[in-house]
Amino acid sequence: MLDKDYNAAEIEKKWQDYWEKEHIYKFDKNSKKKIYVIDVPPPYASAGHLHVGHALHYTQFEIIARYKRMNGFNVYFAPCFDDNGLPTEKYVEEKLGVNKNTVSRKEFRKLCLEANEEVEEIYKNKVFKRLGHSYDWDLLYTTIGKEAQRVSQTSFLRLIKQGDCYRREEPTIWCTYHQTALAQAEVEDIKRKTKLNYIDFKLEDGKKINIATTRPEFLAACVGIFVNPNDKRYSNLVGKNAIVPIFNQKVPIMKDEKVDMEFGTGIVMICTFGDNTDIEWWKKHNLPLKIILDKAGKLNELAMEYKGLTLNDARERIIERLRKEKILVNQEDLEQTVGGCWRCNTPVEYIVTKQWFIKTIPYKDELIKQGRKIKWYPDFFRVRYEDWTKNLGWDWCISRQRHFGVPIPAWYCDKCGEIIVADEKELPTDPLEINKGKCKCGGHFKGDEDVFDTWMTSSMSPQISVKWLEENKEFSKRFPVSLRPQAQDIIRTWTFYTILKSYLHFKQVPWKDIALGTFVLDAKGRGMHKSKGNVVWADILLEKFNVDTFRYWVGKAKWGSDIPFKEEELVAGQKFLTKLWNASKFVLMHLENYDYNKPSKLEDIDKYYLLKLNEVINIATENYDIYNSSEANKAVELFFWHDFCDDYLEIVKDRLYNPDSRGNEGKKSAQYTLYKILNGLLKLFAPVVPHITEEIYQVEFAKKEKIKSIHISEWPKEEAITERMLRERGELFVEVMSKVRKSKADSKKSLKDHVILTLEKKSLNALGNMIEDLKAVTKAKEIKEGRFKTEF
RNA sequence: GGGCCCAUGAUCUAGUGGCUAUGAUGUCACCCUUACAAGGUGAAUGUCCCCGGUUCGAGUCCGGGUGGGCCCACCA
Repeated sequence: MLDKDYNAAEIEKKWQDYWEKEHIYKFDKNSKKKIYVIDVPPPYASAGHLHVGHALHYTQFEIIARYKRMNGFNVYFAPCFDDNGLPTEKYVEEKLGVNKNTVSRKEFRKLCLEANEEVEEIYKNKVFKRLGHSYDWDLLYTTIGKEAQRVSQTSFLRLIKQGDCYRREEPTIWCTYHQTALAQAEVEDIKRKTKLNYIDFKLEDGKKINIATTRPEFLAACVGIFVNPNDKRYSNLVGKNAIVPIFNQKVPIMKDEKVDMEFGTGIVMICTFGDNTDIEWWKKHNLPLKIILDKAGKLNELAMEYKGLTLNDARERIIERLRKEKILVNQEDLEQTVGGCWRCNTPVEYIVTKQWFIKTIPYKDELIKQGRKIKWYPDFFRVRYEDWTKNLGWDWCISRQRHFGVPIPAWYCDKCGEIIVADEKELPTDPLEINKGKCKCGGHFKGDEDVFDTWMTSSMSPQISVKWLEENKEFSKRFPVSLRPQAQDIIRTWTFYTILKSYLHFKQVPWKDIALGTFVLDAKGRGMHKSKGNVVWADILLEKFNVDTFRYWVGKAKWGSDIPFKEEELVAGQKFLTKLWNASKFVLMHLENYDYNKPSKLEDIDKYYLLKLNEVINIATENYDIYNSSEANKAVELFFWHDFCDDYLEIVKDRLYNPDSRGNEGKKSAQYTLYKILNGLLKLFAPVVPHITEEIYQVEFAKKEKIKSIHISEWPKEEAITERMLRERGELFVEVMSKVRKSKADSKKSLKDHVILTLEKKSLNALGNMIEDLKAVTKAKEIKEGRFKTEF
């Protein structure tokens, strides 16, 4: 028997402990079942709270894991943490007040590792276990863990071998705050207001031309001037030289189609490097290099008297001087969008440094083809992937000038620059800890001080997760993996890089399916941001609502689209749990003396509800199979609440409470049907609300099915129901029942009040042996033949 | 500037060419019916954003707008 009331906290704890103790979610290496692997997004564990959006998304695919497990798959569901990279560094720097310039890489890494361990333990217990997630914790990996490092470094070595990875001195996107190179994907837009400055340049013959620029601080780095070849105003200028104000270097005037004649004066100066176009023209027209910026974003000696100033300070001082000398002839306000570091919003600069790159540009077309081999849910997100891939302008810069990350296993001769890399057998390795001795030129090999871009590791998450190198014999059984669930905002990074790596290493797609999760907005439909103060934290929410209530809300969220968060909507989940509890209590009460044998004859109305159960099983299964969990759940719930509780339970009450009036077979038929339907419903609900369904299942069904947990029981299957015109007759039954209820409501009668019911002959014939149940549920004293009518 | 998504009663939502548009929340009326009043039975509330087109038939398809959201590019 179930307790009178549903005690969520106690039940959650009880079953979470049980699942862990009994290893319910363990991946079975020796099983013959088909394997289903989920490529779980490694969460950053460094934040103190869990954003409700994350809690939703992680639960969303956890529901899929449960569905697949019940559906006969051997589910490989490895938890993970992304503890490698800038967020951890930032966390440690802020929390402990150290930074990468004041402590050594080794010490710093140690602090990071310690911080990780602490936070991950909290996360594991307070977030994932609390949410009732069904990971196999023995499969845990972290992106800074040994195996992840080994995979990441192995990938690097193999890509060098096959010619897809190279080191080159290149202008690189640079964050002057973090003092590291960035990938194109790490740059985000910043909108800002700035001034467009109209500056006079002298020509050699003493004439003047006027150039508009937003970045006069780069005058010292000016190496050329461009006009549009179709611009008649300036055709006479091409081939001449101009003299840069203040710094007096002579630069050539050239032509290029890309110059916008409408913008400013139609004359552009190019500097090394103020922006992307500068780099393009510098390469295309073979211009000299004048570097005036150091890694911290300060000007160097080429900027002469402005040496040591930041770009902003230099701009002010230079403008001041230009204005004084009347070289600055005009200033206009300008709305501008510039690239900024995605972590700190500092506008990015371009600096020439030696960096490692992985080739992407030559593979653009192939990567689009690979993307089409994957099933996208919803499909339109593939377009976003393809657009990004098409528009890529750079190879992927994978080195970062940071401390905490996977070290780059390479050494460079301090004399001749010779590069050597590690042997695969040595991995994982930290080149700063290994002495590679002398170069043949006599110089010494020095280990690379940089680390990999965090995506270098994350892009191998499917391979790390299924233990590519550790359990290589199993690899082909597990890879390509089944599903990548992820957020839509990292298609250009995580999705793209993972497809790239999988293609470069295996000439395969990394997953069969990719599904984009739900994004949570605030109640007004705006994104949740700490800075806006509208973030809802999951752990705080879980203090107010129990876990199954929260999960019920998650179960209603549609993959790939946004939902506004409204706390009132969680109340629906509470009501649902109460309803499920009470309905189950009722059913179990009436199963007490049930002998579990199928009765010799089932009542037709019982068959009708079994038929409806079949239908709902099919709808749920079909929808779950295409990651449409919200539709699956809505269908199941509608059947449960409306058909099962409101109608069917009312219909069978008479047979259950008064078996003698209709013969005991009628009661047995009802008991059989109740058992079937409730067991089916519990399983259909189990992925979403695992705790309450487990409790009810254990009280009644587990012992009968001899299964340890509902979560490893079999997903319900359709069972053959044969009866002529069953659906039509059942629908007619429900229709008549509703009409009687309406007439009682209209007459302000109670549902228990008796009625004399008149039905047309056609209906009476069709209902046949359902009449007795109709009579009982409508409390009809008698049912007569004639035009439809109710009398009290 | 380009691309993608969305627009359905007060609110959220189903609906991918066919009978009177789905469900939930909220509102109102009635009902303490032996699982549940955190319940039940009913009711009211919709120019399905606008304009045009295709069609026997459009919430659904096409074109054009308007409004919201997201992604990308970009202006020296």
